[in-house]
Amino acid sequence: MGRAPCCDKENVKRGPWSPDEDATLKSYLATHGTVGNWIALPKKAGLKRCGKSCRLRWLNYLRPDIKHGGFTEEEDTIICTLYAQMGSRWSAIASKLPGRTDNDVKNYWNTKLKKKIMAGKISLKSLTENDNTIPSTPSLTQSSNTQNSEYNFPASQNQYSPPSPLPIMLDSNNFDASFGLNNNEKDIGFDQIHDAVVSEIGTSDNNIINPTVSISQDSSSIAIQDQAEGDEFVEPLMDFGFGFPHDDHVNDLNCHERVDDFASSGCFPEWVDFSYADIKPN
DNA sequence: AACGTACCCAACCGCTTTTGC
DNA sequence: GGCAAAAGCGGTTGGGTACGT
Repeated sequence: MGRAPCCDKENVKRGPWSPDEDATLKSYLATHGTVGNWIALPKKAGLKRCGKSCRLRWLNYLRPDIKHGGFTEEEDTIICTLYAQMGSRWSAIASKLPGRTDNDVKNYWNTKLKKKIMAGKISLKSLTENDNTIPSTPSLTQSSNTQNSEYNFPASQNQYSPPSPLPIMLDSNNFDASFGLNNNEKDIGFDQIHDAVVSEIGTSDNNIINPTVSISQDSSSIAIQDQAEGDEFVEPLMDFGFGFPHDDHVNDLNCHERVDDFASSGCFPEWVDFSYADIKPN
């Protein structure tokens, strides 16, 4: 038995809001404010809508401070940078963009921004070098002691633990950081990134002794395992999100499994998390 | 002009988190 | 601390529109 529905679905209107409904909701909220019970609001306001629907309509569309229209390049930058750090925490990202809603940002990312990045029009490398464009607020402050400007979240936002520090490739050896795609060759080659010795994989290089590198098909990731002193220290190295491309080719991307190089050299690339880029096989 | 496809975005769904008792 | 209700959130869906054939 599931949870009780939030409203009587038989007797509520669904679908697009009419101008009259908008006006009714706006008028009610102008008089009574948004403080109170959204579930009870429709009845009080005389709307045949679910409370959740009213809330969503207000938050995503009717609020007076909502910014409608296209996103600016600066907003693109902020979204990309924060997405690289937090993943799809749209609400947190939207909070950095005055007038934008989580739904707006999410839709914009899914329909346009992702494609811009894939087309190489936006490089996360340059973004991470210039991410001081992100306004700082008490809830999301820029740390001054890290190269990659991590952000510190209040406890209430800490349920998501992003891979520490950034899931972004920062190597400069001919490797475009726009989600690890070399613009010319569209080639993801581990051999391109092995020089990016990591001091940031949660530990220093010296702490990793006799590591082994494994490819997990289940978790769609590569992990390094520190076998020193019998520790079961496993550090994720790469996470493809959609499954490791064992067949070498995914969407025209050429993926090599040259992980042995890492194991023998004892150095590891920084985090590269393709699940954020959502490069999925069709 | 008609049809098919791709794209955009508002709205919905259902799970998680927060709040109040 | 435990529970239920409300609010928050992110993923998904579906209708409208633009574009290509």
